[in-house]
Amino acid sequence: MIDPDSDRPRHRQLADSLRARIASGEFAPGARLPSEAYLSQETGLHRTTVRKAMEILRTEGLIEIRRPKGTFVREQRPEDFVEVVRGNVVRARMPTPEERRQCDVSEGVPVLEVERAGGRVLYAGDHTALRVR
Amino acid sequence: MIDPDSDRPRHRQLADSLRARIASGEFAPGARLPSEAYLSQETGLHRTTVRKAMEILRTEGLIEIRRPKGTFVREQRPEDFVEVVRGNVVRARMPTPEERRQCDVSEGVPVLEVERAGGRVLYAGDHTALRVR
DNA sequence: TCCCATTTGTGCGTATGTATC
DNA sequence: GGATACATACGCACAAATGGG
Repeated sequence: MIDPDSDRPRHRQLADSLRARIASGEFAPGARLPSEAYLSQETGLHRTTVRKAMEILRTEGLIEIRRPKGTFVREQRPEDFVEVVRGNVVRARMPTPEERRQCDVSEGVPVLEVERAGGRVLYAGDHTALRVR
Repeated sequence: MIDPDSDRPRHRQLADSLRARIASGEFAPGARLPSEAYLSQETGLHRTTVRKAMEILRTEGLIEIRRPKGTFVREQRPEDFVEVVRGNVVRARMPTPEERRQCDVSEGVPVLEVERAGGRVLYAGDHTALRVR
């Protein structure tokens, strides 16, 4: 599965492989991924290399880490719809750590920033959709 | 600056410090941050610890790494405005690696997904704003 | 209460590769 | 070629949180 001689770094190869297995449904939403130690042994890669692969998937919003329970495929939270109206401006960006706490999103999850007449409001990107009224 | 005895991990403390210095303008957009080796020496932290701090700022979209030139404060690309109309649905999420290439955004940058009658379109989150018509 | 196994988090050590100037 | 600076990847040790016996 992992080719040490490839030009592609091993942690990226592993991330690719896990991403594909998540997409295929082999690891369904809510399922636990194999532990770092297991993956390390299975692949022959160092644990730090495995961790880098996990880090990639985390910043892609695919997985969620619950220490020390394990690493899980992110479940879709039910989607909230928020209405935006004429003149509103919408941007997507990564939140600061403080904004992360405010919106209650985990690391690697973007936010929607809506600029209204009254000011700016942030919405968690992982379970919010804006609908243009 | 860095307190080894703090409960807060050292790489997070360093990330906090650098984030504040970027926000204050000490490191302006386009400016180069001190090298990993320099920060390592200055703070007494191991280089891998410094790298973790950099990684945090990178996933927050604050910095951009140009190897081997150095690490730079991200410049705001000029903003494109895209109009969305009644019935459109907008979401923010992290792109897959392939979508990253399509939208030409670096790692850690979210995308805006607009669902229209004709289908879905992605926009780079780092220089696109949606305006409600 | 306590100990232990599991699992992720932090942090330092060390070596080598790669791209740019 | 050398110096610089980030990238990859191995190693090691211990901390912290959770759960089971």
